[in-house]
Amino acid sequence: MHPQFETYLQTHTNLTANDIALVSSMATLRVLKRNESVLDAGDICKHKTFVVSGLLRNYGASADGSEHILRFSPENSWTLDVESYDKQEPSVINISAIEPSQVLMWSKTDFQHLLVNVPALKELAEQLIANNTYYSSQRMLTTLSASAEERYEDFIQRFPNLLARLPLRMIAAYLGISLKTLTRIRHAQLTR
Amino acid sequence: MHPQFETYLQTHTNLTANDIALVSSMATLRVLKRNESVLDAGDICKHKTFVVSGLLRNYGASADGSEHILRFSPENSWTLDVESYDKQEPSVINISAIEPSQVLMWSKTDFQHLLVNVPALKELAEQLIANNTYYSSQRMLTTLSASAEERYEDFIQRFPNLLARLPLRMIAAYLGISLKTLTRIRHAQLTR
DNA sequence: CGATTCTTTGAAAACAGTCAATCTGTGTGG
DNA sequence: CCACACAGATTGACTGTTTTCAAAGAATCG
Repeated sequence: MHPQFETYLQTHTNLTANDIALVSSMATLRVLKRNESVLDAGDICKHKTFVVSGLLRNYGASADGSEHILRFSPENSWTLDVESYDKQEPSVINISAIEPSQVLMWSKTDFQHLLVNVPALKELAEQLIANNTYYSSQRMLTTLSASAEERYEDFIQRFPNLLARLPLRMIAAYLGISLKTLTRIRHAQLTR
Repeated sequence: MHPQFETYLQTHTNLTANDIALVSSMATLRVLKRNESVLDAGDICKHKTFVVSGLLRNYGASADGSEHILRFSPENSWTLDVESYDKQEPSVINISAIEPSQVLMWSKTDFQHLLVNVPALKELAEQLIANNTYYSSQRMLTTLSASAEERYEDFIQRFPNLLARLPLRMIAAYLGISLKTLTRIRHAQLTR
């Protein structure tokens, strides 16, 4: 049905072939153009989303139009706004495609049924939550303790594969620095 | 056995009196002096900890001796280093008492048994994880998008009760600014 | 190819950090 | 009960970093 996603489940979980088919069968494929959004601030996050191909970002937009990026979601990762999804309240963030992308989406009720009926899926969900918790904490500590340049270094260590796919202004929006500062850091590194 | 903790469970969960007694009976009380630590960087986090009274902080220490605070844990809250606890790997952070405190501790194996035997406790644990996730995301967005002064305002809105109990240098270490900058902000506010 | 987005750069201004000295309040031991 | 020590907070002068604004050049999308 959705071969890339089924391969992902095969390699990342213990789901049986039957379960994989079941989970996969409940998904809806959506094709996204560059800059197309799957969630706008103010709307309620109604789906779990798996990125089959492409690249998405979660970001908050300030009144002055500036963006602040919470996470990037490349192929083979999941995305949503957890708080809005859990509580079914309006989101404060946006999710949209950086590259043309394909995503699979499950409604909350469908996914809840799957979690109940497929225990190994629940395990995967818990693992993803845990990884997110670990990374949030690490990122917060890095943000508090490291200089702009150190954070940039950390970023390219951690996401080497994203580097070439992202406009620099988005890296800056993720690191919490201005584009100017990022340019300066990169220039400084060339001279070493 | 531990009346404050039992009251906490009564008001925050659906646990039966029996379950409350069971959970409470597995806890060890520890009395902490000011600055005494319950976890040092490099050690493995072996316990879940509930703060009965007092105030603790989770922080990372840099090579130059500066501190960066990830969270404060006042009475009636839980604390640990999740990643170290889950994986039983050395922690990169420290947890120690800001005020003289009393904490209850459960070993990981004991607590895992409780989670299996007391479903309502598992629900509580999941709720705490979810709340932590929501807050981490909000804090990250605030850190990326707000000025030092706005973050300070946000802090006093969110933790009005902690304000008087914390040295300013710790508020600065939480906000990611220098003590000097915090002093400036507070001075600026007086003149309004 | 044309239009849009992205990146770099410079100059000036705003902001935050360091260092060192001073001041304040708290509390402990003699 | 006092005095001293100590941790915390403030201040000034200075330095360093980051942002803002504007302009121009480069790259990329459709």
